Amino acid sequence: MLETRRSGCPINLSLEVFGDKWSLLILRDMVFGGKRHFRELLRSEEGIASNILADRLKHLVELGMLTKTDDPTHKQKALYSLTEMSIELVPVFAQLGAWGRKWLPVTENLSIRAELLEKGGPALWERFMKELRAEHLGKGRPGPGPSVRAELQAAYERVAARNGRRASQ
Amino acid sequence: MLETRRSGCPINLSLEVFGDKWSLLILRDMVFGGKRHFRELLRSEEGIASNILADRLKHLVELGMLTKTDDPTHKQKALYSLTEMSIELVPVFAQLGAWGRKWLPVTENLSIRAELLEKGGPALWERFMKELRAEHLGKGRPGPGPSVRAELQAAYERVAARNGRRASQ
DNA sequence: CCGACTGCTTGCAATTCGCAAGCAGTTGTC
DNA sequence: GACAACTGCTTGCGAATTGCAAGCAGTCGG
Repeated sequence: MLETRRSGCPINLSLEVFGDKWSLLILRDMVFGGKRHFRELLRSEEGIASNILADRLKHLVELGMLTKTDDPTHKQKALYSLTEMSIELVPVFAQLGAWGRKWLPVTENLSIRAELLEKGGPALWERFMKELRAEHLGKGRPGPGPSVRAELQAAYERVAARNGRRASQ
Repeated sequence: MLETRRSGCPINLSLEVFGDKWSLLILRDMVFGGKRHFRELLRSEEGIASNILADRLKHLVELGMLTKTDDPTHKQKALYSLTEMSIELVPVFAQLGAWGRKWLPVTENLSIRAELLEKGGPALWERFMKELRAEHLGKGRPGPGPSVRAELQAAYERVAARNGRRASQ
């Protein structure tokens, strides 16, 4: 996990940050799943191993993609927060989700969020980012109306119920 | 390189396609560098090893991201072409490049293309994709005026000349 | 006081990576 | 027609990474 800095190309440098099979999934679970604790993240859809999760979290904190603080409600709990750097990945997630939805064998349950994000366009992405800033950085108001994540979650629940919850979370 | 299909989530499935350190760089060199032969791709900015390149090309062909044909001008040359699936990664590249340019220590030489792509917006991306279709799929006309890739390349040349070519290609 | 939960850590085997060298066939040049 | 340069790979091999299972010290709620 040493920083190689193979070249100064933006695509390459981005890949050196999250060009592995797990980092982006962790961020996905934090952004879209609202997960902020180690054990929550451990219960990912894909089943990440605890040593890999610990390693990636450490790495992401070092890179400035996450911050780690004590959870005031529990002396042993660590609270992970997004930073502006990772919040601004929302448009990347949106494009990636749209591409995956079009070309790969996604399940309906797990792609409904990507569909809504795609259809909402940049305006929705901005609303969502604003919410994440309020939640993770304590900056600004989350904006009026129901939260974007709650809407995405509700849509997922509807589809999952209709499909008999063949795929969880 | 076995297909695990850990979950039907579009982000996860996308990562299973190019969630490694090299696949996306190969595609970048084909899309933005116009490279189509093995030995061209071997001379990447980051220095990919020949066995890794061979493995990734094979994998990308199997997944439908590339096609491989004989180059009529040389009996030994293989010609790699983008498919519609990989051409539609252009918006992903654009968002990823924009994010990397903002948050990572990119060099000016290698990020000028990302800057132009970002400023051009979806309209430019569409023009570029149309060109790639004409070039790689033989479908449709490339559209009037100078090619997007030539414009990006020219911008790179200007910056590289001004900077005394401290970083190559 | 006890069982469940907290964020990890440790071993260990299996896979993957990355470097260097090499190889059979093809092409252009003199 | 000899020869060097180039074609897309392949092979070995040591090093790094991954993934699984188990465990651990401290904490919390009942």
